[in-house]
Amino acid sequence: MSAAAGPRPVSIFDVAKRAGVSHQTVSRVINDAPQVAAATRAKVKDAIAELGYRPNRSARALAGGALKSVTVLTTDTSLYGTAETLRGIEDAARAAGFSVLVSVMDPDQAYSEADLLGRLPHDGAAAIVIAHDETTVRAMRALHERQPGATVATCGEHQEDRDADWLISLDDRTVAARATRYLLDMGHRQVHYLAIPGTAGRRTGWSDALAAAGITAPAAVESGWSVAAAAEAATALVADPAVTAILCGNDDLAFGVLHAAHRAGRAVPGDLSVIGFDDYPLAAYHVPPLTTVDLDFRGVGRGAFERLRAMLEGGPDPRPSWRSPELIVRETSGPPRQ
Amino acid sequence: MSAAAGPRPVSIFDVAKRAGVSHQTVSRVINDAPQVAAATRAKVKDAIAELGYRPNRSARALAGGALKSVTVLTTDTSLYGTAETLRGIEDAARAAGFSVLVSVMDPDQAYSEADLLGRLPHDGAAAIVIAHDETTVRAMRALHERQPGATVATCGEHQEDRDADWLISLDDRTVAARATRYLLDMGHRQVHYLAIPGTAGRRTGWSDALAAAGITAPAAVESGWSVAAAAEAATALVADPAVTAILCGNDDLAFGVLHAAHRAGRAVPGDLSVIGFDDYPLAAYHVPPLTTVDLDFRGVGRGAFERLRAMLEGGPDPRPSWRSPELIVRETSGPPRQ
DNA sequence: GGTCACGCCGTGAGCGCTAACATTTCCTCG
DNA sequence: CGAGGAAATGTTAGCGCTCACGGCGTGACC
Repeated sequence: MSAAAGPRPVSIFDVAKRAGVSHQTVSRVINDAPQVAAATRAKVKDAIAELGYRPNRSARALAGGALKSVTVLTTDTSLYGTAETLRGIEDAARAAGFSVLVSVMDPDQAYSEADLLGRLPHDGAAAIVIAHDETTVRAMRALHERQPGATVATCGEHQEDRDADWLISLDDRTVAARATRYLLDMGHRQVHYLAIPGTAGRRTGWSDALAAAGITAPAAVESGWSVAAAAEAATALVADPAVTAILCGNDDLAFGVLHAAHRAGRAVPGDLSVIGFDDYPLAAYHVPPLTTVDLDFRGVGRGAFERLRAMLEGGPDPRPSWRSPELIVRETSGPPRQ
Repeated sequence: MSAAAGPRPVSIFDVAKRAGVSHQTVSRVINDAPQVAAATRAKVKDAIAELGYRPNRSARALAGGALKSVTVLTTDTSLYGTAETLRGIEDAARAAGFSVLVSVMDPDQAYSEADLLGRLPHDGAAAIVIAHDETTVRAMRALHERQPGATVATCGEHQEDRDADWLISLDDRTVAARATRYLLDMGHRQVHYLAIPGTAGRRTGWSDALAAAGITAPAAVESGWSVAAAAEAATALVADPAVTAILCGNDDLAFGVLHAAHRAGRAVPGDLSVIGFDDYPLAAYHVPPLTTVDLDFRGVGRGAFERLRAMLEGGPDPRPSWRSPELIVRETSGPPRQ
């Protein structure tokens, strides 16, 4: 929407008149169509430059041209994982000439299908859902059901969809099991889990590993997303001298636990081993540096976009190009003291 | 773009036929126009629901309806300040029924005006620039020059634009001076500054305060945006026993300094006081908790959107509704030891 | 009973662009 | 040198919607 005044923006016809050609020729030039004589092309380009013409995306979309836009649906763009995934999508989208629409949903609201679809610019529009919680997982499902071809979701947490070709996800389950196993191998008798809301993969990996070692998993401790919530949720756990190892749903929670442990006077990693998830940039520089899991969110965002694009344009399915999750052992984990 | 197959999406005409009215009446219903009989309205709404009709935004935009979209231009959506500002814009935009387009720019690239404008969906489109570095500041200027009415920029760093009505910004200069003054009042003889690239306000506030106290400011130490870069950039500073207080361009840098100080065996705040900027959620839970400055990015994002909307719709200029920057003293700052 | 007003609804045009087809131009070759 | 054909350009229609009108019916009022 143009503000207040300003003359009508220049259209393809203005350019055509200026260059002395038909509007269709101008269209061909701006779309790099082959069949245009070099001299004509130059004339048109000059006219475009002189007039400061810029194509109108709405008109283009309407006329049936390749729309080239993706809508990203998610709940919280300021969470590290989400922000990085978004970044990956944006990078890839920009490189491919797509524009990115971001639509943020309220994690506490139940959306109807209409609400969801209303967020897309038109029926059948391409979308990517960054799904970390119930709301987004539901959205991902609904969207996929409604428009099977044009939807891709990232980091979905539900096992049953894991292998679906429209879902891109990091295998946090296996690496959670690995992290748990690592703690067990260090000599810990039990590993506790501080859970972020709604992430099944990590939780399952943790209990799998415990089960494989013949250990009955304790109840996971539920936390909110924030550092504050984690510090709060972990106070009891941290105060219990029998607890020697805590796996956390992400690095924020790990920082919260570290904080709580410090308050409770428990030494890390002497009294307590703490492992996070996500490898925030800060993790390596925390005092002490945090043992965590590297998760290539940006790569997965790129991957999601590439997959979407392949679906859209019918190209071959691109090969996954992101790093596998990996445990990074730093200084908040070690053998139990005794 | 619709994927592969699928029948033509349902249009306003399909709904009209189904409801036995004209397309224009349908248009009136979906736009909540007043002059429609209740019975007709109900019929149309039923038809819409049965057919699963959803208006096409491109067509709407093209036909001259209120477009209701904002493009946000910025460099790095995963930086805390940027992410929060974006979040604020999104919240406000969603509430007003606007959709949000995000366009990420490369901080190391010089963009031509054409490049910049090409990121907007059409000529004269509304845009907000989140400007933290040179690239975005330049973009903000260029955009404002080209379409004075429809551009608002957030957190611009250049003094001369500070009072422009199209620029929303937090007064980090004054609070930087306050933080510096606070350190001086604690007894520090000198305050050093570790700078993020391109932020004039904080740097100026710092040197102002020093000058006001009759102290010659040392050269600011330049750092990159990352914790790693900060830790690296601060090594010499931290190793110098004469340095007792460091003000940092943001919390990431402060964490880097803290890390470097720890490595160098200097106690905080005993040997060294460190102050950050931004008040990351983590700052309060760091060990020790970080003294920093609360900056209401989310509020400023909201404010930027409201201002833009007022410009667009000609409403009254909304009153600023964000918190003023405030120094939050925690445990990384105190009097020098001796 | 005619006029006017008003509430409700329909018709036509056109936003800026692209797809499909029609037409012209120009070169090639027998 | 004229036919044939490809290359280059023009013409027309229409995407889905909104805007500006115009038309029709009902009721009020003189």
